[in-house]
Amino acid sequence: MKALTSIQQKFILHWGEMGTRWGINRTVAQVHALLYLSPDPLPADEITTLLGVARSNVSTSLKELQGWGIVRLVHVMGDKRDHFESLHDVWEMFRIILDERKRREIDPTREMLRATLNASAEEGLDEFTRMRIQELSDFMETSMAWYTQVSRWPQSVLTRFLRLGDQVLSLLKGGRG
Amino acid sequence: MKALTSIQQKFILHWGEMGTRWGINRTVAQVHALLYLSPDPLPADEITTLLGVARSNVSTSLKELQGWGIVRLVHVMGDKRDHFESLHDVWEMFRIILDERKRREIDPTREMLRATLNASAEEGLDEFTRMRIQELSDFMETSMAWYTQVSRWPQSVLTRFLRLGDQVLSLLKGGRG
DNA sequence: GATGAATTTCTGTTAATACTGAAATCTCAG
DNA sequence: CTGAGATTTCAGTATTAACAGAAATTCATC
Repeated sequence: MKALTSIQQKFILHWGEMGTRWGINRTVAQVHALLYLSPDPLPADEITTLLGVARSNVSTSLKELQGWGIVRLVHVMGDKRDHFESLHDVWEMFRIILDERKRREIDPTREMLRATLNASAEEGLDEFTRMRIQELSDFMETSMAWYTQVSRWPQSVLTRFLRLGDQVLSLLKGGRG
Repeated sequence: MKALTSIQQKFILHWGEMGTRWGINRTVAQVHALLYLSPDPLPADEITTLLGVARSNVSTSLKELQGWGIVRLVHVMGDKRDHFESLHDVWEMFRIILDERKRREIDPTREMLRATLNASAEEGLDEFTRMRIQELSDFMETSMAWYTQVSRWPQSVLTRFLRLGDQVLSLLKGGRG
């Protein structure tokens, strides 16, 4: 891959900025953006050059992205260096990201809420607080149960479903009588 | 409101931690958690005491939360100080948060992607990059169009819908013939 | 198993963000 | 108007997270 075009640079910078707003390291997001745009797997050195950050920083970011499961290590014929490529399927990519954030952040929160509600007897949990936590817990359980099911739908089904939007309501009414 | 129980403290700390992971200031999230748990509106001074942070920090956080639209200023009879209360309806609260994040972060990104695709003629946008950006753009347009519609549904409709989960698929098939 | 390239880990530095306390401003009763 | 309480702004400080460069390790080849 040769030097980045201004459009590619703009995209990568924006993506990095977006990352920081959602609690993702800027460089990690930039590396991901670069690999997403790259037609071929890139070696770490090239990422270093293209983004202008330290080699070690790239190494850490790649580890992080592999941990998320949206970047993987591949080998290229005649080159003994590790190369890296991003998923290119956007739907799959976001599904994985959502799954991971659910697993890392939301599930532990749900667990905490559940534990709190259970401990209500022993520890002093007043009625008002219990109510608030109960409602938060219900919200999370309901939405996550839904997400877990929907995230398993094949992409074609999902897109067709999303495109229905409001229409789904009337179809549901019709479908039931 | 008297001193926080250990359960309340735990919840507030967890919520603050959760905030940082999603790009929200820890104190802002803590103030929000505290007000969410509070049966009555609280004056800034009391928040300061309960959370053990600087008065000015609370002031800034309250401004931020009001900007998001999930906390509002109210007055209490016989007390000239400003008091603050959080929304207590969880569904409404998350709807507002999602709306805001969409408005602040996702919409500008969509705009950027659209602009890039339009500029493809003038600036040098190679076919591969165009494809990648097109797919990202499509993903965002589809999912945001869906969200915009669904977020307007009354809560009762939304919860009933979510609880269907997978069932919605068979109902849709049935409904159409 | 020695050699050199590639990669990762680690530590100190830098940059960004959050926070405090003081000062300034606002508000309103008297 | 005046003054006390309440609130916000702001400049400096502290904390945290990100990063670079050096050192250590791994890996493949001979």
